[in-house]
Amino acid sequence: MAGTELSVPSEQFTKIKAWELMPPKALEVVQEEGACRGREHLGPGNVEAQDTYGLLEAKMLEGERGLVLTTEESEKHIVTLQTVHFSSEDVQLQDVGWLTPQGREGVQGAVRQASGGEQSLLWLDEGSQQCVAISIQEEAYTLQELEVMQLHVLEGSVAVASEDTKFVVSLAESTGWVKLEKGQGEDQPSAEGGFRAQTQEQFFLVEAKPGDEGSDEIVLTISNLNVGEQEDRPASGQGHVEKANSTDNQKKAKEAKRPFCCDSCVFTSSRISSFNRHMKTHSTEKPHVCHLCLKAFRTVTLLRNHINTHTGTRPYKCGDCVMAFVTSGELVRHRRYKHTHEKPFKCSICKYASVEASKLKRHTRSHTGERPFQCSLCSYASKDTYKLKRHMRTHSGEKPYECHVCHTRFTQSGTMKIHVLQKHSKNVPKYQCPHCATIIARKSDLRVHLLNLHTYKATEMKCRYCTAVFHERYALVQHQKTHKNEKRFKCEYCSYACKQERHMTVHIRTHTGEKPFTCVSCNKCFRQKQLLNVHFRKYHDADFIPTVYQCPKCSKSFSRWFQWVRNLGGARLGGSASSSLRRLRSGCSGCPLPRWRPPMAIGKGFSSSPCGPFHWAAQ
DNA sequence: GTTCCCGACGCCCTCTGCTGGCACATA
DNA sequence: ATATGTGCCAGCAGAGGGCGTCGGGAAC
Repeated sequence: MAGTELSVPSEQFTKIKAWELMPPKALEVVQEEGACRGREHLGPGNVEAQDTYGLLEAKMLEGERGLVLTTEESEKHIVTLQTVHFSSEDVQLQDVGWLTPQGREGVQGAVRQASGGEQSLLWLDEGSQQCVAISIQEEAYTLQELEVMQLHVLEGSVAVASEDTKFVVSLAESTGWVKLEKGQGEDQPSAEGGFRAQTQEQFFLVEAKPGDEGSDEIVLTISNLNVGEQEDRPASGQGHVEKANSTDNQKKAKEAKRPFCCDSCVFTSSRISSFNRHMKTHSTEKPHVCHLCLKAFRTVTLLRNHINTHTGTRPYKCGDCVMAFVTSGELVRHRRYKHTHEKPFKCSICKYASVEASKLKRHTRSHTGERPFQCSLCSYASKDTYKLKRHMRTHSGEKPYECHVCHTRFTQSGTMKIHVLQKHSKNVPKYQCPHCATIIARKSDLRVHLLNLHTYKATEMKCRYCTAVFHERYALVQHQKTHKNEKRFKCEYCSYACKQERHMTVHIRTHTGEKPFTCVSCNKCFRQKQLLNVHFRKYHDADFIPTVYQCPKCSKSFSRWFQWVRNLGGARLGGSASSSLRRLRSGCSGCPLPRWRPPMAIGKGFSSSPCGPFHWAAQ
């Protein structure tokens, strides 16, 4: 491609000022190339650029993209093309370096949001009638290397991001001027499909000049060389018929079919009626007022639908149920959901199918893992808006669902429903474990029960009392219960056996003669601490009151409970005190008492349940 | 220009399942 | 007194169903 040098009307210049900021990545590039940052100065007559600079400075609060410019050998400068986010009255830009000599007013209605993937886009507005778009693949270039991927003059309001269109920036060594040369390439639909090009290829001149002396800046100037053609363009703010003068015949034919373009969005239409109707969507005017509630609407159709909500008019009634709808489309959808179960939208990965395309789209995120809705307060991101909204309650503490019985509040309706069902309802469903007698209130807890107790485990679980091993925890627990009343501690010297190890320890002392408990007052030794305590209280404690068991019939007193039992009848019947007790408890016919009652102890004594086992409470 | 039809978006709902704190029983 | 096991329970997120509303293409 051949370069073309043209003279440029200075008043058409859009000036880009070198920026002091240098991104680390760009800096690395510069350092690798052995370059140093040059000190350039603002040139004369840059008042216009100064305004732009100030605006940029205000806007460039984030982003660090830099463009390395070389005006002389070994001298490099940074033009920062930073992401500039405009306020709502401006057109929003993302990942876009933006410059305009007109300032804020020049942007409105002309600059468009664009997506260039990895590219940075520079949009320049010229009086809201044309735009220049430059996309830059890398963060830093020398001017010799700078390859501008796109440069389009936009007629109307939309543009295409094209990777094929290339312009090469070359540096005129003698003057430091940069010239953009027209490259080959054609427009193509954008990745988002939102932009259509109606472009007119033009030449631009980019000049890089040193700034004023003492300044760190250089000025990059981009000039439109085809300014005369702007005269015929329609004013912005109104839809207009596009000129189909593209060199692309295919695109020309396509555009010729859709000559009505909205100036405020990407909408195009082949019919003026559709276009006019669309333009109402941008208007705040709502001329159609409901006579019942004075609410205003943009269109007659919206008003009619609204009035139907007052009157309850739902002309489309379902033939299979009582539901009725305002529109036929709602009825069709309802019938698919409830009656025909027709699901035209089928997932290509699984068997899922849905009535609506949006549901399939939502479902697909469960395969892709896409989570477009990011929480602003934590790292959580959800796959749809409702889950994010529901999640936000975890930050706000909001509990919108209240139990109508106990007024407990809940974050989710389902949680409250379970609460009401299980706390305030009769005939609560229970879940019987299929492997044991356990009944569990919640299905999810039954699952936990099955997982913990009835799941086969590869590692062996040993019984703590014997050598048996199990692979299921429930079987192990059941087995260990069989050891519960077992006298598994057996004396190695005699036939004595007991349930508890501590009992065996005491018993062994009868064989070894060991008496580890010594009275501090008389040095007498005992095998058991309890015996020592009894001895100490009886012989060395002045406050000790001995336990006395008194017969309720004859008031006779005994120092030991089995003497009291024998007195009650055991002696008459013969046998040991324990067998006497068994007879008493069973209400033996020979016993004077119909049923066992706990003895009346004076001082420390018994505590017992009338029907349960005996407990020795005096310790 | 109006109306019908359809797709898209958004909202709300239910069902489901996992998690961890808690209370209680038991060892 | 302490540790451990287990069911109960609320919190929370995943997935999907259902419907109201809006905007645009096309027919009328």
